[in-house]
Amino acid sequence: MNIIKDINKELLDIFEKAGYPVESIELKPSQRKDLGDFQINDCMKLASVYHKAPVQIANDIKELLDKDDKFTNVNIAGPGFINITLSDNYIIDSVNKIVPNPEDLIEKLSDETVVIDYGGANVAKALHVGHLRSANIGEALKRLAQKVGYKVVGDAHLGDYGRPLGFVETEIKRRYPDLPFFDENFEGNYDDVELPISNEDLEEIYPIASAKAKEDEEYLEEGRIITNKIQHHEKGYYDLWKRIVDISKADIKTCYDELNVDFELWNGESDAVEYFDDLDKLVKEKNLVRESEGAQVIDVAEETDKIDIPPLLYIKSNGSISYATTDLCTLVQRKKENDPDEIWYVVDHRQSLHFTQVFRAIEKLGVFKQDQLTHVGYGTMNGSDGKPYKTRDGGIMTLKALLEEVYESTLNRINNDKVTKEEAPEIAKKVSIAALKYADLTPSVDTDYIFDIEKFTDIEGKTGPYVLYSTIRMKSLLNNAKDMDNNKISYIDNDLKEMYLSILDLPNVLEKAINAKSLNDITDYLYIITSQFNTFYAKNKVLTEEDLDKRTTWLTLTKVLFEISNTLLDILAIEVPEKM
RNA sequence: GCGCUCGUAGCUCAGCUGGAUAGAGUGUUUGGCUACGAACCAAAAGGUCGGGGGUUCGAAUCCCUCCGAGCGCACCA
Repeated sequence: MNIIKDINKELLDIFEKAGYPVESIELKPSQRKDLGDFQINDCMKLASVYHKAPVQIANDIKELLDKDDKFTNVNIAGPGFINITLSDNYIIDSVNKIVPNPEDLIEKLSDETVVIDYGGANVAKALHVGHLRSANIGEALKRLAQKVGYKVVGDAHLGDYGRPLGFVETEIKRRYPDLPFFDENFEGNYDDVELPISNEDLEEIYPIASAKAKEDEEYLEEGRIITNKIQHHEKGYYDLWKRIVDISKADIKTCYDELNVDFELWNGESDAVEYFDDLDKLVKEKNLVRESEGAQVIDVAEETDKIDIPPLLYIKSNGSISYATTDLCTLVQRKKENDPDEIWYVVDHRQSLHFTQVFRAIEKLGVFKQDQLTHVGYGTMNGSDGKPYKTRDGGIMTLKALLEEVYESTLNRINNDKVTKEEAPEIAKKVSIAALKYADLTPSVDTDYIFDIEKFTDIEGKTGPYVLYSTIRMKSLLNNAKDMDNNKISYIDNDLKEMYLSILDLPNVLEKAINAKSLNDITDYLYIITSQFNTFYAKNKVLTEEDLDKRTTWLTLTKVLFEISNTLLDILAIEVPEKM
C-alpha cells in the first residue's frame, strides 16, 4: 500500500480534468509544514506550456481538489505552490489498513534474480577495515532487495587465485621444507597431514612473503613457479593450497558472522578460472583479441566515447591471465550457474574503470548486456589526512581489531541496572555491531568518509545504539501494557499525525533506497521514526492514560513503529537485543 | 596530461531527477528524572553552501571557469 502513489494517480486525473494533462506530478512532503502536509510544484512548470500565470493554473486545480474530502486546507502560496493537507479520517483509515502488520506497506518492486558480489576477502590475508563497507553495504542491499521481491544470491567471491598464494607457499616451504606437500614421492593422503600453520600464522606470513618477493629475485622466481604449480593443480602444492584456503575461509566466515554477513555462495576466483576455456572459446569466435606489447588485449572503446577507455588486458605478456580476465571468467560462470537478470558489484569506486572495461567486454562477448551489470562503487574510508586509512604504524587496521575496540568501549557503558554481568558481553556485542554498522551506513555510499574510531564508538544522538534503545523502549512499553486487545487507531493530534505520515511514507523510502542503492535513506528514516517516538514518549504517560481511545491509539502506534523499526534494522543486518 | 569523485555550521555528515525560511548529530550554553528505560527530552547560539560567471520565475542542486583535496589511468588481485 502506498498512499503517495494513490494520491499521485488521482492528481494526474485532476490535472487532466482541469485541462492540464501531464505525464507525472511532483508531489512532495511540504517544506512548509505550517501550510500543508504535501506540496505540488507543477503549476510553475505548466505556466510556460499553457502561457498562463502559475497561480491561475493552481486555482483551477484547487477548485477540483476542494471537491475531494480527502484534502483539506488546499491553499496556494508563493509563485504557485499548491499545499494540501490530508484529512484526519483519511490518515487514520490508511494507518488502520496496515495495523498491526506494517509489512503490508512494503511493495513488491521486482521479481528478478540478482547476484550481489560484495566480498572480496583474500585468502591468507586478514580482513581489514577496508572490507567493512562492502560487507555492510552489500549485506544490507541484499536484504533490502529481498524485501522488495528480488531473488538474491550473495557471493563472497574469495580472492584465492594468483601470485600471493604462491609466495605464501614459498614461505611455508622455506620454513617447513620437510612437509609431505613438498615431497614428490609422498604417497599418503594429504588430508591426514598435520599442518603446523594456523590462520594467525598465515596472516603473518602473507606480508612477509610479499615483501621478500619484492627484494629477493630468487624468492620471486620460486614464487612464480609455485604459483604455476598450484594453478596447474600439481599434486602437493595444490593440496596445500586447498588446506590454506580452508583454514583462511573458516576464519573469514567467523569474522563475517560477527557482522551478520552471510553469503549464499563462497565461490573463489579459482572456481571462476575453471571457466577460462569457455571464455576463451567465445573470445576466439568473436575474434576480439589483438596483440599489444607482448600481451593480448581486448579493445573496449566505443565510438561515442569522449574519453579514451584503454583496452582490457586479457592475457599478460608472461602468458598468465589478468584480473580483468578472471572477472570475465566469473561472468561466464555466473551466466551458466545462476543466469541472473542483474549483477551488482559492491566494490570501492576506485575500480570503476576496471568495471567499465569488464562490462563492455562481456557485452561484446554476448554473455551479459552492460545494463544488467552495476558497479555499486562506494567511497573509501580515509584517515584524518584525507588519504585511505592507515594505522599509526602505516599498516591497515584489521577488522578484528576494530570490532574489539568498539566492543570494549560499548561494554563499559552497558546499563548495569538493566543488564546482569553474565548478559553484558552478548548484549555489548550486539550494541557495538549496531553502532558500527549504523555509523558506516549513514554517510552516502559513494562519497569517501573519514575514519574516526569515535564515530564507531559513539552511542548518543543519531547512532545505532539510539535506534536500538528506542526500539527496546517501545518493546518494554508494549510488554507493560496488558490490555492490547483493540488494535485500532482512532485518535490524532499534531505529533501523532507526523508519525502516521512517516509510517505511510515507508514504501517510498524503500523504493528510493533500492533505486539509488543507498542505505542512508534507511538509516535516516529509522532515526526520524525513533526520534518522533521519543518526543512523543517524553510528553505522554501512556500506561496511566485514562482516555481509552488515546491509550489504545498510542499503544497501537507503538506496536506499528516497533515492527517497522525491527524490519528495517533487520535489513541493515543489525540485531535487536532484549535489553541494553 | 586525461578522467572520476568531492568541497555545506567549530567537528562529522545529510540535502544534489532545480522549489518557499539550507537540515541532522556532535561540541558549546541552558532547562528537565518522587512519570511506562535520562544511551532520553526541550531550548539557544552557530552558514557569503570553496571563489567567480551563466541558464531559470526560482540554483547548495544544472552549465562554464578558477582554486583546493582524494582517487584512477594494462602485465598486483
